[in-house]
Amino acid sequence: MQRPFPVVVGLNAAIVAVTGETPRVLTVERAEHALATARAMRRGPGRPWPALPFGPLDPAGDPTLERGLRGWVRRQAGLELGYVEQLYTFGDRDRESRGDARVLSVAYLALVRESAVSGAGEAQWRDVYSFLPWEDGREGGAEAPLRAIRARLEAFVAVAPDAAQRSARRERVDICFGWRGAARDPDRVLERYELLYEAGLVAEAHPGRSGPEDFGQPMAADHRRMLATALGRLRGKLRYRPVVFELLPDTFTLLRLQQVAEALAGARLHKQNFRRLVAAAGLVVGTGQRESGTGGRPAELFRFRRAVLRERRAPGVAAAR
Amino acid sequence: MQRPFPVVVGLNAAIVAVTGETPRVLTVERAEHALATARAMRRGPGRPWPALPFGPLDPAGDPTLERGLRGWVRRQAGLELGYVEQLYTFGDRDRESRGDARVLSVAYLALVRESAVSGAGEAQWRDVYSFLPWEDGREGGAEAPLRAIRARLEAFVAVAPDAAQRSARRERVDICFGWRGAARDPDRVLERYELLYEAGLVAEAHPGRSGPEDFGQPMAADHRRMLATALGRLRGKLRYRPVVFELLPDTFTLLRLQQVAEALAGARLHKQNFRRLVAAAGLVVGTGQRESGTGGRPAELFRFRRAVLRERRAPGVAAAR
DNA sequence: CTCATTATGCTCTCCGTGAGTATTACGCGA
DNA sequence: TCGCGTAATACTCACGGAGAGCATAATGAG
Repeated sequence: MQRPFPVVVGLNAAIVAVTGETPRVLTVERAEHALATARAMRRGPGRPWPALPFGPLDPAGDPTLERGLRGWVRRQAGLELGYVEQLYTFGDRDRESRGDARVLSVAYLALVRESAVSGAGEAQWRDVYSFLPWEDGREGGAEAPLRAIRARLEAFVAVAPDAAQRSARRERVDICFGWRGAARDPDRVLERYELLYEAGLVAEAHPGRSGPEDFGQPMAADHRRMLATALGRLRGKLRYRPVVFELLPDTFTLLRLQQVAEALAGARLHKQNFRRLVAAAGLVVGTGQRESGTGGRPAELFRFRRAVLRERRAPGVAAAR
Repeated sequence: MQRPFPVVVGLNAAIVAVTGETPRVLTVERAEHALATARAMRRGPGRPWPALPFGPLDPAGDPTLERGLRGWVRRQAGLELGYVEQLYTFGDRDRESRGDARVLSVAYLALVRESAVSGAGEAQWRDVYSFLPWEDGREGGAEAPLRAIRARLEAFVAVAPDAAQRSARRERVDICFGWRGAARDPDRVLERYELLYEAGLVAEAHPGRSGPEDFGQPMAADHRRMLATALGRLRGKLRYRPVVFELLPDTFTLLRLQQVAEALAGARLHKQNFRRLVAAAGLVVGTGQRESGTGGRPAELFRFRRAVLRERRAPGVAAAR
């Protein structure tokens, strides 16, 4: 049975690296592809909104979705992806304004090491938290946006049509952001973004008008939703799979390891406990070599200990707070 | 840019319920749809292999993938789905033997209550562990298959072309199944199935020949892979989201709650600790009512306590062993 | 009335986690 | 060369959750 309405499949990638203490994501300025849409091309006052790199699936050529993804990332950005994980398939009808085809986007999370962050052609590495500023709870950088968000969300609760919906919104707001005594879950990045979207507090939610106060740098189409999905998944996975090491060079100091974990978790971790945890879990082995010139006592260089995969069911790193 | 090669999108569902102490999945005998493939129709000696229910996405009609799924499940099986969660998108080229189109399948996990298990039209509720017998570690039911699997996998390790690949296979086998001192992770259902597939120990891996000893009831196409994905995800989610209650009626005894958790985890849990954990986490509240006629002291009926969503970041149930 | 069966209460021991204090080893500038 | 800033590393301590066991209460069946 031939469909009258064709389906086009896009492969999107949130390609993440950590440089210094900031998590970065690879973005492109222009949507050059067949998948480019009016929305993806949308401009703010000045520049077009950045987009996650994406390319179309070649239904006849690409043997697997993942190999299709790796292929065009290699060709376009000259980047060889290491760790790749499928995130989610986005298929809402109104998410792309193409009248002539249904667009499905399969979003992936990819991790690359800091060393690969340099020449990426026209692509740019941007701070993940410039798109999701409320997610970085390290230096109180999220406090100002969170105060403002709270005020706006209070209003969102207040304008609910009836009491039942009001209390439902209240619950949702509190649980998402951990307000009024609720426990804040750092992994619920997507839920928070979607709440802001529904409350009209991100620019993507009202593409025509410019909102009075929108939070975070917008992205093309629903790419910021994908980025939120990626960050949430990454934070969760950090805890039970040794994915941090995909972002680190072969040898590293414990401080560096902690910095990368903190950058992704968006929170400061207790130093001594972090080290004890990492050591006790057998995640790393010392190399005997030391790093110098950091302005303090030289740190030992460590290396990921693969044998931990045998010993632990869930070898992760972000448990220590 | 119009693709020369059309893409067809299928929506698959692993619809899971727990009756008594067995987890069940809804299966259909025949692939009646446009998506039906030679492989899906494949027969063993007698009947065709059961399949997960699936239906095509209507690219022009269905506003979202999930609503498309709910729609055809309602129409075909007369079943109104409650909890639905996207699992994974399968898109390998060779997974469906259609020469005229590329088939993408978006697989979903859906949970329904025991009460809904009855009239499902031509569909049948089958024991999940009949497809994945090595995953049920409750009454030693998995012991016999696991012994046999172990012997076959030892051979798989031995026939590796060189020493490096041999030790890589050895590592993988040990980690997957928790052998030779490795820690067995109950959530890695998919990894175990895929290992068996690669080792040629499931019928789907060699559709022509009939294997000397294949493990578990096969399913059409790659549906058993989807089921493994579903079970793994469900086991993981049990631990940090209150999904068990999607499978239970409004009120239930603690024994019933534990049985459902055990059925999905495929393991026995310590009774007193389970109850203490559930109580301490504030997951349930007593109703004051009691159940009788069970042949012992009557148990109190409990109800899910929604307020736990505020209080706990990760309210789950399967921590107690 | 007794026994099998199930629910439920209580205890006790580890160990992981959160948090703090103290000590060691560098580079650098006065 | 001495002192100070910076960072790494070593210990200690309290607390709560998880694992395991024993004891007791409330039913129905015979």
